[in-house]
Parts: sequence; C-alpha cells; structure tokens
Amino acid sequence: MDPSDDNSNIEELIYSEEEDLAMETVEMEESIDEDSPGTITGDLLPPKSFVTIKPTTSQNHPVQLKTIIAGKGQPSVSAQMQKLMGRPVTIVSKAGSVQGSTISVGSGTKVATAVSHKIALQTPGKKIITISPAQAQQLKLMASSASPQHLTKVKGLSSSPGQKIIVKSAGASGKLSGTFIDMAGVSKHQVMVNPPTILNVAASPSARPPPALKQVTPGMNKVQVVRVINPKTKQETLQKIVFASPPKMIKTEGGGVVTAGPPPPKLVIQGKNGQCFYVASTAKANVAKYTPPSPRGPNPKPVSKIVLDKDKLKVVFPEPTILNASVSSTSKSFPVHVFTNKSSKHASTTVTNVRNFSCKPLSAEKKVEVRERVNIDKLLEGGGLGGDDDSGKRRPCNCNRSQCLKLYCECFANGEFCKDCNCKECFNDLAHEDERQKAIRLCLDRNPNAFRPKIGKFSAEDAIRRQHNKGCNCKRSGCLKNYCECYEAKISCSSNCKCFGCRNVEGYFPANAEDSGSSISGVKRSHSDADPQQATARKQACNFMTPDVVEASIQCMIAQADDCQKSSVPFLLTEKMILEEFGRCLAEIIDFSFNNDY
DNA sequence: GAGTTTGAAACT
DNA sequence: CAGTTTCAAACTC
Ligand SMILES: [Zn+2]
Ligand SMILES: [Zn+2]
Ligand SMILES: [Zn+2]
Ligand SMILES: [Zn+2]
Ligand SMILES: [Zn+2]
Ligand SMILES: [Zn+2]
Repeated sequence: MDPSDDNSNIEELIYSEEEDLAMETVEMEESIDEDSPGTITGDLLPPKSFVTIKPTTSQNHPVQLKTIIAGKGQPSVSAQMQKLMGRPVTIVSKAGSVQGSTISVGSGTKVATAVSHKIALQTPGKKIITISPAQAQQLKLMASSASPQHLTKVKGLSSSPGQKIIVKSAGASGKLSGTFIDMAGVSKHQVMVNPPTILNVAASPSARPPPALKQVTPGMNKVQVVRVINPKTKQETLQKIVFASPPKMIKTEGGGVVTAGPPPPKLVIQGKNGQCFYVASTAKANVAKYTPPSPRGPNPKPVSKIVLDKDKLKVVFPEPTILNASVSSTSKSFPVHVFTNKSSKHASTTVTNVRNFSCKPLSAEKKVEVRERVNIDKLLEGGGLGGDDDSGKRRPCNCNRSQCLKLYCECFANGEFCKDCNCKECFNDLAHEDERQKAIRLCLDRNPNAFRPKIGKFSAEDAIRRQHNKGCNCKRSGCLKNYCECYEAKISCSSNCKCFGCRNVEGYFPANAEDSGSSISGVKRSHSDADPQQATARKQACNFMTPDVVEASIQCMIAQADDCQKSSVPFLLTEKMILEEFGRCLAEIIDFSFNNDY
C-alpha cells in the first residue's frame, strides 16, 4: 500500500497517531481460510475471505470483517444492490458459508454509520437518513427479498466514492479494490503527523494594536462623536454615537412591559470591528421601566444603545456621568464609565457581555443598562479562531442571501456589524438597525442563547473544561475537519455531541491545564492516567462504530440475505441468519475493542 | 476560481 | 419534534 496515494487517509493517520497508534504498524490483509483455495477468481464458490485489520504490535487477535471481493456480478442480487446503492454493483463472490459471505461494491462505499440503535445511511445525493431498528428490519427483509417494490424503501442506501482500499492478497500479488474497512481509524500507514498546533491565546489587551481613531460617519441617524478609552491600554479613541429611533412605546412579547414616558434616544457606538455596546438608559426608571420578561421571552428593545469596539471599554462624554458596572460572573464584563453632557445625574450601569441581548434581570436601582455585544467570551476562550481574530482580524463574511441578518452570517452571529465584508445586500449595519433588531429578536426567540458563546459555559467548572454547549452533529467528517464546530474550536467532542464516527475524542486536543506538553508528541495517554473527571466529560476514544465499520457490517448482512435468497432458504431462517450475521459483526467489533485497550 | 461537501440554521 | 431546505463556509480539484 502506498502511503502517499490516498490523501483521504490523512485524517486516519492523524487519528491513529493521536490514539497512540502511531508507533504501531497496522496491517490490513486479506486472509484466506485454510480450507479454501487461495484464489479469488471465478464464479465458483469463493473462499472465505476476511479483511483482517490488526495492529502488528498487539496480540494476535485480528478483527475480522467480512470482505469484499471483486468479481462477477450475480444478476438478481446485484440488480438489487444496484438499486440500493444507486450505482452499478458487482457482487462477485458468493460465499459458501454464512461466515464467508461477501459482497463487493465496485468503488467503495460510504454507507452508513450506526450509533446505538440507529443507522445512518448516506444517499448518493447527499442526504443522511437515519433508520430505526424497525426500519432496519425492513431493510434486511428487503435485501433478502426478491420483490422489487420493497426496494423503494431503501432508496437511500447508496454507495459512495472515495473510500478506496487496497487489499493485499495473501497469496496473489494482485490488488483488490474495495471498501476500506477502518476500525476506528486504524491505518496501516506509519506516519507521524503532528497534531494541529493549539493556540491558546488569552485575550491580552497589551497585545492588541492600539485602538484607532474612529471616523465619524453619520448615517441616517443623528450621530455624535464620543471618546472611548480602553481602560487597559489607556488609549482613547473616538466613537460615534447614533441616536436612532425616536422614543416609542416599547412592547415586549415576552410579557415584559415597558410603559414609557419618552425614553431616551437610542445610543449606538460602533467599534472598528463592528462589535458593539448597547447602552439602554433607564434613567427615568420610575416612569419608564420594564418588567423583565420571562427568561425565554424576547427582550425589550433597548431604549438606548451604545455600540463600541471591544477594546474600548470606557465611554466618555463631555460631562461626566459615572456608571458603575456590575460584573457578571461568567461573561466578561467591564466597568464602564459614561460621561454625558446630556445629563449630570449619576447612573448605574449594568455591563454584561450579553451577546444575545438577553434580558438580564435589572436591579431596580440600575438606571442605565449597558449591553455589550462584543464577542469577548469567545476571544477569551481562545475558541475557534479566537485569540487571533482578536485584533481586527475578524473574518469577513460572504453572505449572499441572508442579508447578514441570520445566524448563517458569522458577523451577525457574533453580534457584530459587518465591516469590510464581501456580503451582498447587507443589512447588518447601522443603516438598517431596525431590521437588524428585528432579526436579533427573531433569533433570540428561536434560541435564547443564540448569541452566547458556543464554547464557554456558564459554570466555572465548565469554563475549565471547555466544551461545546450544544455539541456538534457531524455525520461524515469524523469531527476532524473544520466543518465540525468542536474541531474548529479546537476542543474535543463531548457528551453534548451527537456525532457519528467521531474521532475528535479525548486526547485529540490537549487538555487545558496539565496536558500541554504530551499532546504535541502525539502520544496519547490511556484514559487510566487521564484526569477522570475530564474523561467523563470528553468524548471517549472508544468509538469503534466508524462509518466504515458500520458499512462493512451492513454489507455482511446484506450478503447474508443474498446468500439465503439464492439458496432458497426459508424466510424465517433467513431472518435468523441475518441476525446471526449481525451478531458476528458485533462480536468482532467488540473483540477489536478489547484487543485495543483504549 | 469553480464545484462539491458539510453541518448549522432555518423552515415546515 | 422530526424531516427538509437553505445557507455559507470548508474543502477539493
Ligand atoms: Zn454576512
Ligand atoms: Zn459580514
Ligand atoms: Zn454583511
Ligand atoms: Zn463534530
Ligand atoms: Zn462535537
Ligand atoms: Zn464528534
């Protein structure tokens, strides 16, 4: 096998290294039963063949999966398979025994992943279908049945390109192409691949470039210039304040009510990165105050808002009003001092890093609420691009159809305005603040945490053990590509994730505190010496149900059904034999897991 | 740069 | 809530 041939195997390589398999040579070979001839040709009863995958450094307990033999097709079954797989299928070998039954699908398949009791099938198109056990039963029946009308039920089952395999035949020098059966990513290649470098860049104010002066660009609204001082860098910058919508009665659908005297104007300060603070002035609290809606309810529209750069944490108005910030425990909050020439009163300010604009209960005394939409948590966590997109390196979006007012838009999802983006018909700017607010409300309605950091969590404990709040749902990436939000954030998948064939498991990324050094070497600790607490939270590296394994298993079962059909085995017996085949597959998988002490 | 793949978000 | 569609980014060539 040429290690360089298939670049689709790269992830496997990375994975195997991470799983401490780097030092093992894993061999995949076709083993021929002793009592069978060593040839695989012809229409005769083919030998029992297995694909054996065994780490050479471990004991002799190779995992055996049924194999895949290339050869001539058999009309009825291959026709069925063809329908099933959505492509020509050649089934060559008809195994003499149940154990030897094999099928081959021409160019490799991407079939399905089974997790727990569900099986996910990927159609040639692109869709993943999950079938319940009951449906799986149907599938089996169908596979063994000759009646075509059943076939429609499994139209989704298909083969897929890409997974090429070269099976080294024991006797022959020829190569067989077939499905790559990959037990938990074990690969024959012995390649050292360094794990991705993890950058845990804490948000360091000093590392940031000094805030630049902000040019005041009056929009449709009244604009005022404000000096903003970064409390850490002591640097000042100008910000613009936009007095947006005129005072209005404020209604909140969530039951929160704002009966308003004329509320103060809306304040908006936009920072250079599009991050923003909202300042909702509730100075006339006795007149205009709102009842915080139910946690789930939509938030009242901020009466005033200030949008400013995340770096600039002080807002300075000509005549000072000092606002004390209350610091929320988990979100990054800053003392904010607002000096205004409009009012000489002192006011309290609640500063919350509420990217979601959620309505935090306001204490009655607070007179001004500052809402900050800055994506600070993410930066702090070093999640995703965090840490380095910090200083204005925010990635521009390229939205075409969402108007940047849906969460599809990264800018919008981060609570930022679009700036220097490549979007079309962008509404995510000051000029469309009303629409924007509406969109925000809509999002919050759907998901109150929509604008919260996806990675951090709310307890201190979870902050240490970073994990994706919702978890990912990856089906085909093995959580080893940036499609996966966990992987993208450089964190291991957790119990929150519902991914199939996950390889982004514990140990893939260095644990936060202690593990820093070892992971670079690619040597994975066994979970015995890992932090047990962490072990519970992170996804364990014991996921043997990779798509390939599942596929192989399914193939075996289908082959079994096929054999029975061809031998006119009674229906009930067929069913039983298929189940037995399934059992054998499971046993082999379990066997493998035991022999590979993860 | 075009085309494909992917999984989150949105929608029904 | 599940199934489907839409979307923009990630990825591949
Ligand atoms: Zn956008
Ligand atoms: Zn944008
Ligand atoms: Zn935009
Ligand atoms: Zn994932
Ligand atoms: Zn995950
Ligand atoms: Zn995962």
